[in-house]
Formats: sequence, structure tokens, C-alpha cells
Amino acid sequence: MPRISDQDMAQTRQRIVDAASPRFRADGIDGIGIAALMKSAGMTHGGFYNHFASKDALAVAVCEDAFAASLATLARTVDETDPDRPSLAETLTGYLSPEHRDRPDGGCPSAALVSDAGRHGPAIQAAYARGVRGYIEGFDAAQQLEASGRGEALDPEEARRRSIALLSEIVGAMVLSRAIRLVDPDLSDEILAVNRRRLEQEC
Amino acid sequence: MPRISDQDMAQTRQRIVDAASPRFRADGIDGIGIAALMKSAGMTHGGFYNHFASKDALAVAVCEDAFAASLATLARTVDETDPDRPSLAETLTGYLSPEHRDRPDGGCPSAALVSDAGRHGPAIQAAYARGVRGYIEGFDAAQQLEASGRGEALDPEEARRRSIALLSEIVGAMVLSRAIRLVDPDLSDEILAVNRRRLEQEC
DNA sequence: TGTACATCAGTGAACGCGCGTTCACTGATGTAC
DNA sequence: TGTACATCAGTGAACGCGCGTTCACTGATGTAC
Repeated sequence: MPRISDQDMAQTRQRIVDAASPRFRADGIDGIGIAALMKSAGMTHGGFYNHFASKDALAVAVCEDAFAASLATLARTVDETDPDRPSLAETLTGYLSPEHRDRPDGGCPSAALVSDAGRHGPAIQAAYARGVRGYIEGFDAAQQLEASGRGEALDPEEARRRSIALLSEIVGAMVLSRAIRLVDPDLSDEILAVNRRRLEQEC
Repeated sequence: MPRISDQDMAQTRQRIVDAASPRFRADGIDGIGIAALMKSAGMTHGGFYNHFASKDALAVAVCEDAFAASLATLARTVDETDPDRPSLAETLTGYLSPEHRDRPDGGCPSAALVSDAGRHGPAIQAAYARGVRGYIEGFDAAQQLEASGRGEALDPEEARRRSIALLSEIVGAMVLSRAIRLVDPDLSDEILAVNRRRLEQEC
């Protein structure tokens, strides 16, 4: 097990991140302990500190990793080489699906970690903020591409305002629908449906 | 201290709720323990169980209490006896103020407890869901009153859709702006400002 | 009115438990000769 | 090529701590006579 190459070290580190990422998103950063996390990564807890200085440092890595994956999906809307590239509206209505609501562990970290970011230290909050800025830039880029595809000019400030409003709306709809899904599934569905409808009409 | 009237019992219970309510909203239900809570209510921790069956039961009481206060403020928008009654737009832009963002302990439980509701038991989630339905009904009532004030008819289904979208937007904007306020205060302010502007144009 | 007693809200020690983190140890591997 | 040694990722017991909850106890108060 010891005296291992940099590559193997990086792989083990990634295994820990991969184990933590869904659990942090589903149950919160405080929702699972190091010991349980390391066990689900196939190790004992002591080795954790060979890879991370603290649980907070892991949370930062998870945040970055989860946002990177999420932003890669968003980047498909501006992939001009892809003839089947989804529209921004399609991406956002997919975001507001019951499937996404029911799987926070694999879903958008903006929604899953929004309260954790506010309640944890500045390192976690900074990683979260980078992700949020990435989302806004992604929405900006998608809007600009679609506007130019229609031969229209889009004011960058107006695009940015729309990006921020869109993000607020989808994150709010997602966290609200998740918050009540077990006790009021009808309203939970309705929150998603109303906001999907709104996006389809607006985008 | 003992052999106390029902009224005194109710007062003590309320003192516990009053101590817990801001702490739960600021730091989450798991963010403060029974001992610290009881100490800040001026008692020792053992007496807690004379008033609540469990910490979850307290969380339900806090949720109901905080939503009741919040909905009472919202009800001012439909108080026809008040000549200075605020418009729905005024109430919502007040909601999206930096002051409200910076004081989650005294603010809207929809935003402050949204992740806690999803991650705790059904009793808490049910109390939260009742609060959310209260908000939607309050927005409905305010929209109907303002429409009739303009001599317009408002389709109840359309009003409900707007209420749900408004709630999603203000909750999303608030939790996002809170999540990043310490590390990116400019973007945090901008998120609030963009959504305020949007509400002013729409309402 | 005065006295004996029952009540029970509040006290504070104690319960078992899981947390994040530390650390002496292990043993497979890379390196030096 | 073979051998001795250094390295260090991973192990697992242990650290102090705070958690939610329990419980024997206390003493001020209401009630019965």
C-alpha cells in the first residue's frame, strides 16, 4: 500500500473526493463523517490526512469537482461543433426535472450546497462562489450564442441580469421543491412545473 | 421553580422557542445543541424535556413560530384597513434587501431553513411545507387585492403560478446571496439588486 | 389560620455515541551499493 | 543480480469534545385537613 507514485496518490485522492461528493450534496458537509467516508472509499479513516489537511479542505475539493462536472454539462449548450447541442431553455428545463430533484447527490452543487456554503468557512464559500460565477458566465455565453444565432445583438449587461435572474429562479425552485418533496409531492412537482413553464415562455 | 401554572409553563416554552428560533435560522437546526440553547434561555439543559419530546419537536415549534411571524408581515399587504399598507412589490423588494440577507436569524424561514427541511424528518418538513403554502396563499391574496384595486380580473391559476414563481425567485436570490456574501460581497449585492429590479418591473 | 404532604419544573451528573484529528506502527516498494 | 536500508501511504487505537437524551434529586408551591 505505501511508497506509491504521484499518479496512484492522485487516484486515491480522487476516490475520496468521489466518495464524498455525492454524500456532501445529499446530506450536507456535516451530514457524513470522515470515518464513514473513508470506509465507503475502501480505506480506514487515518489515511485521510495523507491527502487532505482537514475536512474543510476536502469540502473545497468536492465543491470544485462537482461544479466542474456541472459546468461541463452547461458548456454543451455552447459547443458549436455539436449539431445536437441543447438550447439553454432545454438545459434549464432539464435542470428543473423531478429526476434532478430526487437525486441531489449527483446534481447541481449550486442548489445542493447553497446552505452549506453560507454556514461554513471562507475557503468553502470561495469555492462555491467560483462555481456560481461559472454558472453565470455559462448562461451569459449561451444567451449570446443563441442571440447571435437569431442574428440579434444582446446587451451584455442585460444578458448578465438575465443570467443572474435565471440562476436565482432555478436554484430557488430546486431547493424549495426538494425541501417539501416527501410531505407534499404535489406542490413539489408544481413548483418545478411552474418554473419550467416560465422558462419555456421566456427563453 | 416548580409547581407552576399553565401560563408560566407556556411562557417558559416560548422562551425556549425564542432562544432557538434565531439560532436555527442562522446556523441550522444542527448548528446549536440543546445545552447551549437552554443556557441562552436562562436554564440548564435537563429541563428541556419538560417542554419538548425531542429536538425535532422543538424544530417543528420554531418553524411554525417563525413562519407565523413572517406571514403576519406579509399579511400587512392585504390589510385593507391600513391606508399605508405596503404593496406586494414593496414587500418583496424589502425582502431582497442587504439587511435581510445579513440577518438570517430574524428573517424569512423559507430561505433560512430550506436545506434543513429537506435533510430532516417528515415532521419538520411538514411544518416547513405548511409555511410555504402560507406564503403562496399570501402572495395570491396580495395579487388579487391589487388586481381588484386596479379594476382588473386576475385568473386564480395565473395568480398561483406567479406566486410560486415569485417565491422561487426571492428564496433563490436570498440563499445564493447569503452563500457568497463573505467572499464576494459585490456579486452578493448584485444578485439582490438584479432580482429587486426584476420584481419592480414585473409586479 | 396553621401544618403536613404531594406535586413536578428545573438541576446537573451521567449515559452512549460519533465527531475531527493525531500518532505510533506496518510493510510493500524504490533506491543505494 | 542480490542485499540492506529508507521511505511513507495506509492502519487502527486513542485523544478530547460535544451531541441528544435520561434520571435521581431539589425545593418552592398548591392542596388537604
